[in-house]
Amino acid sequence: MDYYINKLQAKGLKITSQRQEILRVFLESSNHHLSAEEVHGKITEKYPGMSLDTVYRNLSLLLNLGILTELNFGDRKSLFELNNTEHHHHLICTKCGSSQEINFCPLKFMDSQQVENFKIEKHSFEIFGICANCMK
Amino acid sequence: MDYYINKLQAKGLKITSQRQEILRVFLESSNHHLSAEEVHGKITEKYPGMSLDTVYRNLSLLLNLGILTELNFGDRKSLFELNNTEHHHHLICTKCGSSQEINFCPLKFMDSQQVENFKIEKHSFEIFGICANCMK
DNA sequence: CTAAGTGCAAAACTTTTGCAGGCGA
DNA sequence: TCGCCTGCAAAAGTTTTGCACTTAG
Repeated sequence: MDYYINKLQAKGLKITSQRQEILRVFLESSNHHLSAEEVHGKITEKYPGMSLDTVYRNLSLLLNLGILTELNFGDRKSLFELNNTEHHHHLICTKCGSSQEINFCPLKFMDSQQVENFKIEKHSFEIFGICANCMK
Repeated sequence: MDYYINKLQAKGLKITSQRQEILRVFLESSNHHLSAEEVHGKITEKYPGMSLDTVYRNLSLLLNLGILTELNFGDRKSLFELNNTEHHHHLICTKCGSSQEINFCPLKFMDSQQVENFKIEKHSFEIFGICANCMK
């Protein structure tokens, strides 16, 4: 937590209680990736009164600082996760919505030819299907 | 065109002028992937009067029939393309929005171990960055 | 003729923005 | 104190839905 607070302070940003709550949620959540709505829900459970707008504004801010990463599973809502884990991708169950991390990254297997004259900034790789639980 | 019309008829679906227009747009468009809004725009250019709702309903239908494929570039709007090209992925320019197709597919390089006990249905792999044109 | 399909309007859902007041440093 | 932040409310953008009318087969 202190690490992130320092990062904010280093940029001259204020440590508001709302920002601390958002960081707390990510640090404490067993679920790695959360939507804005979920972050907001987990906070208002304990401390009603925080607005969803503030969650959005701060998720954006933490994203720009590199503290969070944005994911997109194609259901047109963004998911966010703490950028403190090893680079990974996901297996997403289309039945129950759960997801597992996988360490395989396609970029390692691509010829540089394939992406000649293109400066890669980021990439997404997600696999959708039925998880072990739902197959039973 | 006839191929797709047969596919609709085989399911007892009606061949409305709206459906034919949508198929025409995909067959004639130099741009491979189009949003609902773009499809609608291209049609009303020529034949005003078609509603966007109908475009959405029919894109869904063509998707379920396997005639179209859905793409998601993370800007929370869906793109659609005809499912008649070889399987591919994309390089998407974050500056100008253009995209190129690449034939590399990560699934071919994954160990089956990585996805044990998971029934793959589909996957997404998109690379974002700066294209040759925008780098000049 | 009749079920399937369409247009209209309204709503749902996620995300963004303007503004006035509040609070951290 | 001062400027960054927040909450409220409203709006924006994409997609979905209810309903009555139209149309393909």
